[in-house]
Amino acid sequence: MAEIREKEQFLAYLRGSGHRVTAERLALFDEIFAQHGHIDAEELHAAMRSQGLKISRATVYRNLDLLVASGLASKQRLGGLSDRRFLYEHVHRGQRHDHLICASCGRVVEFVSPGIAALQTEICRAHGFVPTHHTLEIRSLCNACAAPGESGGTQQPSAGVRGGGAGV
Amino acid sequence: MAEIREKEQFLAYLRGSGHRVTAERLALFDEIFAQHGHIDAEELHAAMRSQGLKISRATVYRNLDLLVASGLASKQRLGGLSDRRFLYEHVHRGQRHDHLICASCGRVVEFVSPGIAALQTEICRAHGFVPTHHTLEIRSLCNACAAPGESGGTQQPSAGVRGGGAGV
DNA sequence: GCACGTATTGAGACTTGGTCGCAATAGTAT
DNA sequence: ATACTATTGCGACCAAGTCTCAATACGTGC
Repeated sequence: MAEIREKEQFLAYLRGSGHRVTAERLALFDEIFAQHGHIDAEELHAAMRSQGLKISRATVYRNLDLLVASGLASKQRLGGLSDRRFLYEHVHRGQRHDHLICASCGRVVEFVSPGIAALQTEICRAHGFVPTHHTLEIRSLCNACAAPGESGGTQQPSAGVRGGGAGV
Repeated sequence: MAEIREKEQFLAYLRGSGHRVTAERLALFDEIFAQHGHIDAEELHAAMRSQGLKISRATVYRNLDLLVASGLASKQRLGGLSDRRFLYEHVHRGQRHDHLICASCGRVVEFVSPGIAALQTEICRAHGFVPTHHTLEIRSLCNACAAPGESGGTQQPSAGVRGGGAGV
């Protein structure tokens, strides 16, 4: 389990900010780190309950925000069709990536691009923004959805697809 | 009125796709082209009613989607605090820009960056996406919100701020 | 270890943003 | 002008997330 460091970071965050360490918070932490791709609050709640854990919907929502504030999770609406709900994702310290989202089927590919990162910084500076941790997302069409003849078009969003990250 | 061309384009789109040209559609077109920055459906509806126009909420929502489909408006959730609602913006053909959004106060700055545009295309190609009209947004912190001492922090989102677009 | 004060939880009501169903209305082709 | 059917308006509905408030449980001080 590589997330031991992260759990310590979470505990430190809680204590440092005067929050209590509750069973629910720890369970939520465990769950989000057990999950692979992006997951929404409702699914997270369902997953926890199906494991027999007793935790309420409201608590999941509340603590998810706390997890985000601690820097251990990210919260985003990923364009496409699936942007009704916020999606959460655990963050291994500093290891941030950006998202490429199919505007039609909602497929999400993660990528890291030093080139874009550098330009982001420049753009921020040029417009009076402070270059801190950005979030960048590109919405476009995946090949499947762009192909006209194909059964193409709107498919089921399949979150969590990882793109090897050809360092463009 | 520079949007005459656009209106023709809209009419052509409607006719070409078997849609009817209704008073409501034209009024909505006029309204969104009269507006400057980003505006949400609810505000648009209110603006129209306050001008004495009779149009229903549902019709605004329905036709806004049509306007987007015609390519004459864009629909996005702009990160920050204001991403509860979709924001719409009229598009002068091809003149697309990207957004820099303050994650704290929701301030939006528009920018155009050929460099980023080129990288977007590369990244799309590298990951099996078709480089069509992307949408790219960078969420960060504006100077005001990043300044610690200041009255800083969460301010009222002020949509529609235009950034001169230093071609980075 | 125990008691006490307060943050947190759970349950459900509520809010908000957006969609749907259906009868009435109004484009458009003939 | 007529008829055919898309569109409108209305209110009901739905989904995601937040709020309220009594009950619970952290964790500090003893």
